[in-house]
Amino acid sequence: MARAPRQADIAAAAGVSQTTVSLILSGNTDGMRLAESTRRRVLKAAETLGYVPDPVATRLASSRNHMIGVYTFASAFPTAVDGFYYPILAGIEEEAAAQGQDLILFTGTGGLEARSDDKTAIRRTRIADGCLFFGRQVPEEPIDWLLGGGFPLVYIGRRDELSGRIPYVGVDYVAASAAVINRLVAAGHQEIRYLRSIDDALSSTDRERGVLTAASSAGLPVRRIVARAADAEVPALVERWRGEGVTAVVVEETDTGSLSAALMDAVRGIRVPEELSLAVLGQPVGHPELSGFEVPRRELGRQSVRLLVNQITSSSTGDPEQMLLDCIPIAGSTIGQAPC
Amino acid sequence: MARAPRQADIAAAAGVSQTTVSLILSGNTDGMRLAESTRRRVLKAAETLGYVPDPVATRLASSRNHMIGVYTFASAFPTAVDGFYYPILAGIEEEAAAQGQDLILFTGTGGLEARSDDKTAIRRTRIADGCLFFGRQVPEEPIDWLLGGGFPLVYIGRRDELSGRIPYVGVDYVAASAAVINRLVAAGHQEIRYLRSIDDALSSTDRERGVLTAASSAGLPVRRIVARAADAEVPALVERWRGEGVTAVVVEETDTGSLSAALMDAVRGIRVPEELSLAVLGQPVGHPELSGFEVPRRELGRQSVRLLVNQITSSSTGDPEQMLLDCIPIAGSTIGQAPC
DNA sequence: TCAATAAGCTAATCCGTATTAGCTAAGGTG
DNA sequence: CACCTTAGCTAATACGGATTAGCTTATTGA
Repeated sequence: MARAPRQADIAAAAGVSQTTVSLILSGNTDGMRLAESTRRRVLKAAETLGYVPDPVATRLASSRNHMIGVYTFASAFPTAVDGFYYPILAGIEEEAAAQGQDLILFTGTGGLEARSDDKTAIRRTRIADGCLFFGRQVPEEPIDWLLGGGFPLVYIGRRDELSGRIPYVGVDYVAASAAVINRLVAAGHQEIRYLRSIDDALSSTDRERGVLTAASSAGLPVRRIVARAADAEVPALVERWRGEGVTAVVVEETDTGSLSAALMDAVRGIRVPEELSLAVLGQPVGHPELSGFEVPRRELGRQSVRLLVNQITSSSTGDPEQMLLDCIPIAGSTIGQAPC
Repeated sequence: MARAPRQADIAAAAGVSQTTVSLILSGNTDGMRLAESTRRRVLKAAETLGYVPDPVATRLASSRNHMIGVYTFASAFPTAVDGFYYPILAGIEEEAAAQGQDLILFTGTGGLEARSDDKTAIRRTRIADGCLFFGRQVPEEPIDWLLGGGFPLVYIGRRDELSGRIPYVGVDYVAASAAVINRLVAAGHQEIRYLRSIDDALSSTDRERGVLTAASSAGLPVRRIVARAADAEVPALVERWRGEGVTAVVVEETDTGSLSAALMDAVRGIRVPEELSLAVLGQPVGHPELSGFEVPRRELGRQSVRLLVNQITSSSTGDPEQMLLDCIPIAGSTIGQAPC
């Protein structure tokens, strides 16, 4: 047998028209009445021939193929930071499977033409019913183009571009970070420092905002709290802070985890939390003892799929759906009472 | 909301036919001569309108869409064994990107209808230009159906079903396992035991074959070498072996890693390698000290994509391509000279 | 008995691109 | 001048399924 059977083949076998086959197989008896005997005859013929609908044709004709795209701007499986992205992907897959959707990973143009040619590359996502986007930058022009065309999409991570019209599922870093500061304040800490990355991603500025808000409403001197530093500068910074009477250090956890690792190196000789309290805005892999919070990555993947499928099926052109997920506080054992 | 421009729109704008637009945009001047002025006019109109070819229609018309499927009989991102599959997926993605192919993860039917309905589910893979398969069992009927239809596919892992007609990229467990035994023999070990899983996957029997071949050609008593055991039976087994004067234990590494973990637990009180040498046919994550070999997982992913793309582009209906990859020996520090 | 209904089905068309077959007009040949 | 090229383009159709607008028959109502 050369070709896969089509509806036309079933029609011929059952002695009906292709239209009838389509109606019966898609279950679309919307106003149409078909004899039970015909239905059975067609279904049997379909079974015998081993018919499977061609998803491409289905999509072309009906603009639905139960596939959702995942567009990643870089690699979908980054080796260096796999611990970070893997749970998100796992969550996406889990929910997609639950919703009966296949996944298309758009990685194709990464090697041959530069992915920088986003304008064209991104448009390929239209083969799917909708698409998840994933990555730090937002190439506004093509995203705007997709949105304008009514194409369902959801960003993973909070996005403020395009005047807030981008649907997303993000993480409430502001609240989670504020909670960490509040905990330190409750433990009596007054001299707190926050160590953040040099990079200006939204997830970084959100954490900073949470830190500053909580600090100022606790009446702490906000001026000196925040420090930006590269990994190499961390030891000297800690040294200085010790001299200034700092009793607690909070560090941002980034996707590579290098900053928190550098801090943990720098405090090696110091007793934690007796001499110095430590907290991480995030959770370094393999360090459950660190106080901080857990980013709900798996949930992030799951919810983004839900939101997307919602968009696809509801087809209401209403307001963009955006949602923030709460982090889970991690008590840990590196926050203690402030000394003296 | 304006609809995405089609070739017909360009045709109207440039005052030519849709055929001409298609010819010019696809660069398919195969035997066709078109005036340079027309070409420029059409290209300009396409640019102005922001035309992007519809991949769905392209695929429907031409049976090529630069997408390769990945069909995993279970979850593509299994949580329990992520260390095992992740590198393979990463390799697949890497090579797919390099080859300009997008990836379709077929996970869709996992939740709603049981994936056990493989016959139908597998056929969905035909939306892609070809598909990678991934998993222990081979559902022969649908795979045969795909092969018969000339659909390009590659299995990850050695497959002997369907009289060897299944293209695959596998791992040469036989040679790698034999090498481990040879190393033990060279270190003077005579009383060796091989602990394997109860399961009868090809990767298990291959390892056993390598062990037995090497043992018999080294003149070892082959009869008592192999032991099948569940995790819970391992401690008792090790106890008995110690009484029998066994000097080296080799254990199979499976995807869950539970058997090797059980063995490592059971030998906790024994000095390794002074009293007992240990080797693993594979490499447990986080245990670089264990002697054994590394399964080239990333390479497995990469090569499978190459083989598949080869099949897709060559279109020669010749013999199925099958290949075995070599493992990388890991010296480790758990093999020592045989005592006494 | 004639028209009005309704049940059961089909012809035709669309989705957007690729491809084949062929048409037209200009130029060259005998 | 009839005939052939050939360059340059187009009409028609395929791809496989969804959908709209009917078209037959039998059945019912008046």
